[in-house]
Amino acid sequence: MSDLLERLRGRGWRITSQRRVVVEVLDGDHVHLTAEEVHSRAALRLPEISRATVYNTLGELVSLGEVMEVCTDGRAKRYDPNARQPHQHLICSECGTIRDVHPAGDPLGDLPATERFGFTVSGVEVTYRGLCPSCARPLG
Amino acid sequence: MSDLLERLRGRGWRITSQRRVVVEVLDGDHVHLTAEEVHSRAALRLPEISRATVYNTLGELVSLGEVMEVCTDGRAKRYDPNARQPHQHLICSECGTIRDVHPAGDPLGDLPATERFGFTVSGVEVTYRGLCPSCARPLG
DNA sequence: TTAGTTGCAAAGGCTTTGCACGCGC
DNA sequence: GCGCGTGCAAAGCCTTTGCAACTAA
Repeated sequence: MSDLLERLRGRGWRITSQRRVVVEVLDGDHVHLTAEEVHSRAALRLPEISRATVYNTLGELVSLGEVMEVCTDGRAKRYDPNARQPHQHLICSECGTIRDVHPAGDPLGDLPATERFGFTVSGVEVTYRGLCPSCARPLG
Repeated sequence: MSDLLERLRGRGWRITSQRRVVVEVLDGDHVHLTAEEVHSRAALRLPEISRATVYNTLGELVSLGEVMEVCTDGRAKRYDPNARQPHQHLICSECGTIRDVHPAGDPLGDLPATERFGFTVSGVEVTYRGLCPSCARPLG
């Protein structure tokens, strides 16, 4: 993840303690935090960090292609640091847990030219829905 | 679409003018309106219809499986009346246009058991991103 | 009749904005 | 020192809620 900070510096980012902490909070696999969650975790290390800065930083990471926005059913967007590796999501309809899963093939290839209607197709998002093992297990 | 009203009546829905108008506004292919858009179009025919009623009605149509919620990048959810026929979406990153497209195969089959992590997988959403013909065309 | 629906207005959650101060380079 | 980045607080957008009045069946 320090690779990420280096890349960002190379792109002209000014490295501040706030940005460093946000990037650190996002580190890891299967991380899909809301902006609010990023803020509260960042605040553990940097108590005065503001929500506005967290939103700004997340927005910049997204437009630089370093982080992906994930729209689940819920209200708040989630932020996925695993943007540089193609993957898909498996979401539990009951508890909202999100797991990264990896494609068997290239889903882009599944859209035949006759179904492209002249669009230049550049990406695809795939979200599987179901029940996680805990939620599928009968109660009691 | 009157089929839909009949089905709803059969499920115990009380048919009011507000619900009828919302259902009529949603009729058609490639319809992906926001709640606000549904409200303003409904208000053309029924000026006193309230936003709350539109939200209630859309929510009920979604939980009955007659309409699908679509989360695009933007803030507001969109409502797709084409819920009973499996399909996917092709979205223009520039202007936000959404088209329905139809799968070549069954995308559910693309997730091997080894990538299911014990989840009971019941559905999948596929969203292609790209540029529509108008937005891909160079300016001037 | 009467339980389900509606409209209104207020509240709520998430996100963006404006501006003065602070700090990386 | 310059200019970008930050914090604060207010505003904004989208959606939900509480409740009295209304109406389809």
